Amino acid sequence: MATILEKARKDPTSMKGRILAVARQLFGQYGFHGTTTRMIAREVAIDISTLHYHWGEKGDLYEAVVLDICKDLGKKLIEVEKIIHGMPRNDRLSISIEMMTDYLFDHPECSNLILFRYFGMTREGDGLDFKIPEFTADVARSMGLAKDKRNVPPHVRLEVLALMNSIHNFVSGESLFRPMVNMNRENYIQLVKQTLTFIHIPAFAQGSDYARE
Amino acid sequence: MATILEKARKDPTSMKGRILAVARQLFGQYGFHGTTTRMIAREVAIDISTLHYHWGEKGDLYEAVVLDICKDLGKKLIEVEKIIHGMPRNDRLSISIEMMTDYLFDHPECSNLILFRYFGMTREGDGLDFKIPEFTADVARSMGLAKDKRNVPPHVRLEVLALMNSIHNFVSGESLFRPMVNMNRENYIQLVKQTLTFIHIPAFAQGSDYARE
DNA sequence: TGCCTGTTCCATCAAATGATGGGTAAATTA
DNA sequence: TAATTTACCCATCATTTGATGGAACAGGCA
Repeated sequence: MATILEKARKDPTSMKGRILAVARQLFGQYGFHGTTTRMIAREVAIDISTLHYHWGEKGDLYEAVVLDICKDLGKKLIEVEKIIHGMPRNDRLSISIEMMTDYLFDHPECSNLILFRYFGMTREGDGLDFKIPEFTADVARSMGLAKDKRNVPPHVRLEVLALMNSIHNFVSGESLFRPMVNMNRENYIQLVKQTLTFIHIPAFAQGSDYARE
Repeated sequence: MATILEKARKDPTSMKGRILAVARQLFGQYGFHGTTTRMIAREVAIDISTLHYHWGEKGDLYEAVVLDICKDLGKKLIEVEKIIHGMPRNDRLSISIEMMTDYLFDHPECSNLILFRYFGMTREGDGLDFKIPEFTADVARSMGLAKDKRNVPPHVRLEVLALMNSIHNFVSGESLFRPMVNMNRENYIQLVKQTLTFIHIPAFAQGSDYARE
């Protein structure tokens, strides 16, 4: 089962993979209730029953999409961690911001879907609230803000959340925020990185002092 | 027309006001497509046709809710501005954070709905994308980060957005983030305020130097 | 060739959803 | 009091939506 899903995930030319890719986009744009199975099928140019044949019911497809995105995000975080490993703290931070921001602007449906899950609810209640991995502790450790991921102080957790959510916000809200600063995409992305660095580096640098008490 | 709406908005005992209040909650929790007119009617304990009688079609009610919330938010911002007027910059900032955070934790549907509008889309496209007021420039000016609201530098706009969105994130994501730090509501709110202050005060203080160039 | 398996579409269903017309009773006005 | 307006509910409609059964079709394999 894991192998089949893995294969479909990797192969964007297979029908299953194509459906998943389109579902990512649409669920990201319109949310769970805002996306209909017919919208997805139409976009893939297949019949609805074909969609059900591959992925089962709507909630299952949605779950697959969310887990798919979490997996991508987890891999990206590991990739970033390998690169920044051993660097001074400020470099670790700014490079992490730079890389994650670039990645998410390339895959905005990730930010969209994560924000949807964070701040929205589904009518089905807990039916769709399957467990999704939680990264804050890992991020905190890889930033050197905690010795091990078991023991991360609360204020550090919130700081990491603030940073990660800020990235998601700027990525996901580009269509609203970019007109506010009247920039093209490239410059907007650049300014977002600068702003995030500008805001969070001093905070974390300052935090490194009193976090040791 | 404006007077009627105004009256309904103020009077939470009138049928129109009760519907609006419930619609705020539900649209905030489930978003536009996730909320059905029947859910709202059931919660108010009235018939669906009564709802249509008072507010017209679903999109109209949603628009009324969003405008209602923006109005509340605008009033709150003005109230805050009056209090912090003339204070030193750091006090202005920390008091603003404190007051807005308290207010939004008391009215989480505001944060919910704003995030929904920022990061989600509606199938009806531009039909529901009516104009909503934009506060970043006003906030920037009242913080003393810009001389007038006509001329706010782009990086300041993004900093203000980052701060405001961060508050919304922590309010709206309480059900997910609070368990991460394992706190009761009161302590969580306190920690959120500390964290936001801790992150943004140094940034803005630093910004005051090079923003003058 | 004939059979099986996997993949796709067509036709269709039941439930949910947004919306409306008409009736009714209370409140308001003349 | 009679007429009119306001506020509300019941019954119902048309459309959308999630979902399924069964037929068609292609490719591998005996």
